[in-house]
Amino acid sequence: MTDIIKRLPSLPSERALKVISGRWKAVILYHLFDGPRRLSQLRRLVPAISQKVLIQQLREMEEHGLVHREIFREVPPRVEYSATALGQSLEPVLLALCEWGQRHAQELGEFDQVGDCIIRPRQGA
Amino acid sequence: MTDIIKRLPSLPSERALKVISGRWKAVILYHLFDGPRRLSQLRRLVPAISQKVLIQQLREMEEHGLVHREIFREVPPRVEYSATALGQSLEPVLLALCEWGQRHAQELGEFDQVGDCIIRPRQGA
DNA sequence: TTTCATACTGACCAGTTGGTAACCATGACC
DNA sequence: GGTCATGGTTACCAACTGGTCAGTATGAAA
Repeated sequence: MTDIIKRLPSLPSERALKVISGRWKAVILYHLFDGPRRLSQLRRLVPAISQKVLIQQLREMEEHGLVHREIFREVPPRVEYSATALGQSLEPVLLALCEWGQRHAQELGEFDQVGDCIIRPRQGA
Repeated sequence: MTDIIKRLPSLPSERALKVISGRWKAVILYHLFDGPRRLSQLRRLVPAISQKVLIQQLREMEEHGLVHREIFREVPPRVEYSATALGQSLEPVLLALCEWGQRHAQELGEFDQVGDCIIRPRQGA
């Protein structure tokens, strides 16, 4: 069970969907786009997600080359997660998805039920 | 159980992902982008998918406003599935996903394992 | 020695998804 | 009455996903 990487779909669009899909991946990525984050920070930023699942999602993204994991041997231990260049390159794709999601909500008369696309937390406010 | 529509995620990007994700939705949509298709045609175009799942995916997309289903009361019966305007509006999004999927494959040294993005079947050839 | 923070891991479980295989209804045609 | 094509449905099942909850390891600090 060392290689958890299951062959990704050969159709590029399906491959992309497989890599991006995951209950919390978009949210986590949005936070990582803003800079490296520790596990404990992410837990605070996304309180709804359990620790196990958070790590699960991060590890999958690491496997798929979207996220870099760096361990600092301090005490208490520090682990930083950051978006790789490949991960960063997902930002416009996620934006496209977000905009389409808004259009979709609009055309189904549920526009009030969705948020906006700029959910990247600003450092200051 | 009349309304099968389960509330979609309120985060637009997740909403989009939920609507697009589905083992065969991208493939089916690509075929529908080219024009209306009968169920039997789609079965022939995507032989790997079983009839039950094909209908399942089509119905979900119908619910989500991506696909229109029209019944012609002939004998034998004819049913045509076509992409709605909302469905058509997914084309650039799927293209973005496809291009990113290729980049992803490339950076992971698996470029030979993915196809290209122009999988829309041409009428002629 | 107990406690604390950090970052995990493992057992277990329920819901969703995709899949197979079989069956149903209609009406033409022989 | 069979047979065919079309466009379904149904029962059943296995795998995957996300979820809870409890446990582990390290080393400093009290």
